Amino acid sequence: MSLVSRNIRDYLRKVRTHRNVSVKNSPAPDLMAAACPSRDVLRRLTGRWGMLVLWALAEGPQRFGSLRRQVGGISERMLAQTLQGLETDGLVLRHDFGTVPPHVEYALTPLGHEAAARVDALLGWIESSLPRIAQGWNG
Amino acid sequence: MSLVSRNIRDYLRKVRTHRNVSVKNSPAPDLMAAACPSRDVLRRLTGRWGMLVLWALAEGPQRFGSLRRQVGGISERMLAQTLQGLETDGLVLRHDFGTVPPHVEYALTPLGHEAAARVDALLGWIESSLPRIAQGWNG
DNA sequence: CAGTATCCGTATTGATACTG
DNA sequence: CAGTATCAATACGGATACTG
Repeated sequence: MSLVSRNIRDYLRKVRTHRNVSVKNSPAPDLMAAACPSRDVLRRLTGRWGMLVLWALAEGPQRFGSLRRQVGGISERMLAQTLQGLETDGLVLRHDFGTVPPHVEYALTPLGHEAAARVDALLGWIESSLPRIAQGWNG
Repeated sequence: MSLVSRNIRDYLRKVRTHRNVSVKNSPAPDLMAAACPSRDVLRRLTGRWGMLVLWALAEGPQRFGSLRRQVGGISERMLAQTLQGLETDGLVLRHDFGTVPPHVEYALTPLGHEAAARVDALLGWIESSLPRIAQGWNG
């Protein structure tokens, strides 16, 4: 048993006593409601590829192929689908130069940059915290 | 030895030896690599229910039933499964009081609180930005 | 109360082939 | 280059029944 687990009782008591009473006071966020339209946005954003694509675009506009190479493991099909979803929510702008051969660039909208900032914070945390997270996987 | 464990080992070695080569001035994030174990963490966190459960727990420890009522639309099956996933990554602690009838409480670990802070930022943004996002849905 | 076991339909995804 | 179309495999998730 890990050190954390041994102290679980103490830990739970500490957290409980520090719990503010706002649980009952403040109404449950809309996202907690099963029918909230935010759920759709959440799913398009947090699908298997959404946040990774947004993360990649945070560095600057990119073409389809470049994006596909940067996001490891994504198929053409899923990249196209993911980009369309992000476009639906106004996070990504698609610009077709109309040339032959095709040249299409994807860029974050101002709204997309706002989202990307939050995504950056989360993905960056996961990455930098992986050693600590992985510690629990073996013991 | 599990496949995951082997991946972790490889991953940690790569990190130690600074194997990754950056394309631009900022290095390509490891999460962009298809084989990065962070991808597993990301998927457990950004599954359909992960972030919502984390969000709910951010307010304080809760029992299984309470959690289920707060997160609208989640089934017992998926709540149990989601909580186990979050436990795997050391974000959530499960404490079974061992009583009859059963009394089990779930709480965020310190690591979970760090994650929840990022999740809060993202979900909160989605919620508050929904009006602007929805504007693009019609015109 | 807090789950687990099983069944089964659906959604998501990958592979492959094809197009302008 | 930047996609789309189609099919097949699988992962996901809900409903129901059951347990200590």
